[in-house]
Amino acid sequence: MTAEPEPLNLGLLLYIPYRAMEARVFAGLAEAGYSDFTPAQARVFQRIGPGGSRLTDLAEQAQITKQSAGFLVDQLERAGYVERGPDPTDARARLVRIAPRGAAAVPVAAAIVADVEREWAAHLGGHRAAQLRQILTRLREITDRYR
Amino acid sequence: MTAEPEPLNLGLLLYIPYRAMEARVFAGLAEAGYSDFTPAQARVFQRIGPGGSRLTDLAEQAQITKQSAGFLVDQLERAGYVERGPDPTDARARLVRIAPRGAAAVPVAAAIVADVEREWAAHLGGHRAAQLRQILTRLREITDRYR
DNA sequence: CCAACTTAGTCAGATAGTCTGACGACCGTC
DNA sequence: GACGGTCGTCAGACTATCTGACTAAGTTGG
Repeated sequence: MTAEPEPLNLGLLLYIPYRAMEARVFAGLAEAGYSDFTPAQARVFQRIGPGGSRLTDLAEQAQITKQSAGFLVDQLERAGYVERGPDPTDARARLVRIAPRGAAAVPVAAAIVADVEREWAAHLGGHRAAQLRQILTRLREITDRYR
Repeated sequence: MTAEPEPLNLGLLLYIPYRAMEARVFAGLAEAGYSDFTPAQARVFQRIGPGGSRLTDLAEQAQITKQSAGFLVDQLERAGYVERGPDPTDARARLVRIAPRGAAAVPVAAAIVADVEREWAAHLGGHRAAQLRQILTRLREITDRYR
């Protein structure tokens, strides 16, 4: 770090486009009326399974504490993106499910992601864009603890 | 995610290895005695130029406000990683420079980054690792506002 | 069948990192 | 030499996160 002009470290090289993608998605969501949505909330929201998920599972997958997850789910619930219900299989647990307003936001975000990926492919060329995805998928095998 | 099994979005695919790299670097720095060093501080520290940098420049490059940058530089200064001095060319400004303890941490971090990159190259193969760097460097052209 | 352990979630309190807005000091220009 | 812009700080607020202690409910072994 600190000043080499050219051989930038790979961590930073990964971070720069990630940030750009994130910024685009949140800007687009805000424009579409979903402005009360923060990156931290999104990291939890993304992990909610089709039939709902338990708070503890969400916390583990997002690598945050139960307390943090509970706090973020509170906010998402207040904003109408998710709802909580009882878990029929375990009276201690409650299931966090995506609410209608949350479900409506998903395709909006997906469309923005697709747009950005198209832009990147246009700059890199389709071949390199595909290589990038393929290499990152392999890299994930040794860098992702969850799934 | 929300449920697609395979075509994970590129943003997340970039984020996963970035996080892994970051975690490794901070774990290694802590082990080497640099435990009072946070990711947010690092994002500012990385941008300090060889002859020192102005707070305003650091804030802009790191995409945070001057206030946040000032706060983080305060912490870095207290921990002995950086020092502040006057800017001879502008009496309003002060230059943030890397202090000896900060300079000592740089090669430690660089060595960890190099280790992780070697591991990644071993998993991907040297050819793909080189392609990854090359593609990300091109991608940076359209995703990095600063430099 | 109940005591002991485990698991799900909450509450209270603390810390880090960030923001907006207001401000004083200083710069360069006209 | 007064004025508009820049450099950095202060005050106050908010978001996101943590640790530790707690309640309630399920699980298991004697």
